[in-house]
Amino acid sequence: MDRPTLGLSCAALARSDEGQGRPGASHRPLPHVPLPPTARARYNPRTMRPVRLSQAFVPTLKEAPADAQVASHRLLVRAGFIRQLGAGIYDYLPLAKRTLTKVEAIVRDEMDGIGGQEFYLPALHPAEIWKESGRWEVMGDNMFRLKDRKGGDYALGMTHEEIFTAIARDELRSYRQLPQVWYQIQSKFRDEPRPKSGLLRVRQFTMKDAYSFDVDRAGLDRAYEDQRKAYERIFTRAGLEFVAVQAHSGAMGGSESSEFMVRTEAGEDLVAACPRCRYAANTETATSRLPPEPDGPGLPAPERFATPGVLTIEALEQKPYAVPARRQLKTLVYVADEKPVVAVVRGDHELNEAKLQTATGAQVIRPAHPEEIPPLMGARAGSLGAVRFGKAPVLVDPALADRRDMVTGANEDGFHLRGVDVKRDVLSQGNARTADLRTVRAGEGCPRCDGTLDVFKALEVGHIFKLGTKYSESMHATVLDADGKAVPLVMGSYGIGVERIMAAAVELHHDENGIVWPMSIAPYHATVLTLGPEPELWGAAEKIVDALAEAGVEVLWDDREERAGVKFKDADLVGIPIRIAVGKKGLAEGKVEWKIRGTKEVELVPVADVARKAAEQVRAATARAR
RNA sequence: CGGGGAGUGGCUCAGCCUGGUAGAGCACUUGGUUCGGGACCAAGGGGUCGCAGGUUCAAAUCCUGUCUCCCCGACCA
Repeated sequence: MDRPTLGLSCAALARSDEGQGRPGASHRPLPHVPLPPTARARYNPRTMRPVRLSQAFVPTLKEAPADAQVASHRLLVRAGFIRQLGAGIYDYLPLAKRTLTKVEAIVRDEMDGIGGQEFYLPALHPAEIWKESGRWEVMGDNMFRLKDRKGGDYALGMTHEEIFTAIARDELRSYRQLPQVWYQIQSKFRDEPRPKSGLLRVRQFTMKDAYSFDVDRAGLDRAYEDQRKAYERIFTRAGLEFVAVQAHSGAMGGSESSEFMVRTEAGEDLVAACPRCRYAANTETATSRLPPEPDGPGLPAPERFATPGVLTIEALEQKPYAVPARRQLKTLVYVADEKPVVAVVRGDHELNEAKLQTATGAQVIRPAHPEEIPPLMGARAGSLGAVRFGKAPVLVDPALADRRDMVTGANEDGFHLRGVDVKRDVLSQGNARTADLRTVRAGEGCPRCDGTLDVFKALEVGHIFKLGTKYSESMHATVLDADGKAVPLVMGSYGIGVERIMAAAVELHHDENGIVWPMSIAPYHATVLTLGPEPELWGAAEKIVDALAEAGVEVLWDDREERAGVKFKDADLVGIPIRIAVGKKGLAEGKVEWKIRGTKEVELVPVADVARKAAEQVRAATARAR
């Protein structure tokens, strides 16, 4: 942490902005004062120079761009942090770069803290390495692909399991070299089907991706736990409130994963969480406790009955039939890796495709096209059922396992079956089994305690995976264990979206006037506003700015020839935590106005105390959470 | 990919239906008056109307194609 940068930083400080002074501003080189150790340790010294807003590139906007929907997008554009280059492609302007650099610094500090070693790998990948793991096909259209001048296939990296695994395979030989924790902070490219919401879903972004290599599961468990704790510290230090939830592994594969979620309406995931216990899971994997459904004795065998024109659950609930949705079986046909599969859930339940994918073990699933259904089922959608059905695997949601006297399609247009006993008529078939398929809903029982689940929208800012040997096996990355036997490396992978942390912080911390940055990732710690044209104001402001910089406070001086209102509005918009207003009334008493963004209180502080007070606040707010 | 919407000075938009000289507010430049919550007055600069083709004496406006962006549904940090 303690880098020998003192000489450099003082040289930077001593460089004056001569010739740019306002009327009355007397400019001279700053005295050679050492920085306080905390400030020196935590930040890049070049950021210690005070910056003059009149010379800085901070293009704020009075009006929000028409296409910005979510708060973070609107405010980051308006406050001069970002501009859009294309769909899901953004320019990061100087303010954003400062914030992103701070986020990265926190991430680095915590990764290094658990023994991580930083790499920097290419974003341009030869196709061969992706073909080796099998993901050249799996990634499909989500991967940007290109050809070189010789016609060779390349891809822009979406993630780096393959590349890191290749290094491990080529260089790691013995269990004695393990564990290894490797990471990098680098651009990722994903051809998202639909980029949206500003920075929340983009096609190029910066990811901290880390990978652990161990000889055995126990080692992986330790590495995973280290990462989980590091992630909690990272998000806490970045000023985010978050929940760690059980998650779906998706194309990453592996046995277990946790997502780090920030609760916000701008998020696109749904999290089910129990307020009573610690249970929290993405609805892609969440389960719930349902009240038992009392069923009658039913019929000795399913009975066919005519239902002309009835094609939906709702229609069957109507008068002549009056079958409640919870007594119906909903039968859906999917195609999993090009093979048909039949999924059955309760009529009033919703199939979860992520769960279906997990249950089938398929790489890609999709609903069957309407024309694919009749040849397989013998009927069109609306009359489907899985009773005595032998042509494809049948997956039945456990909520149905003990049900009797149910109604389902007869696989004949215009007919349904009643008196269906799921165990007797569906699960008895060799091709049928139960699998968790349904999406949980708010208000259902917690699977771990007798609490009630809450379901809310959330934004994923990090995701950690226990990969196991998926990549090391496909890419033959082995080491010799203590018995001299070749064993595949046991891997984990751990990702954080850097820009998403910035955007999530804005979603969480803003008001009607603008952003309210957490001190730890604010582009500057303090901003000094000079209110009025009087030369004595400029002289005093400059002294304050210099004193702040010398105390290790990153300060942005609004020295523009603008009216007070403009400066206040911009200060609120940009959201720098400490606002120091230098006006002639206060100055007459030797005081300036001190205000913390996001609070109402305005305090008068003697000029002589400003730098010390600010430095203390910065230190307190950016202290490492241990 | 399916469905919906939008492309007009840097930004937010009007004009298009009913073809005929391209507009407003903000921003910018200069001068002046102001100066504690997005000032005022005056004078200016700035637009291939997304692109291509077509219809017409004449196209921002009508027609065809195309590109781009945004929003809603299937993916992910």
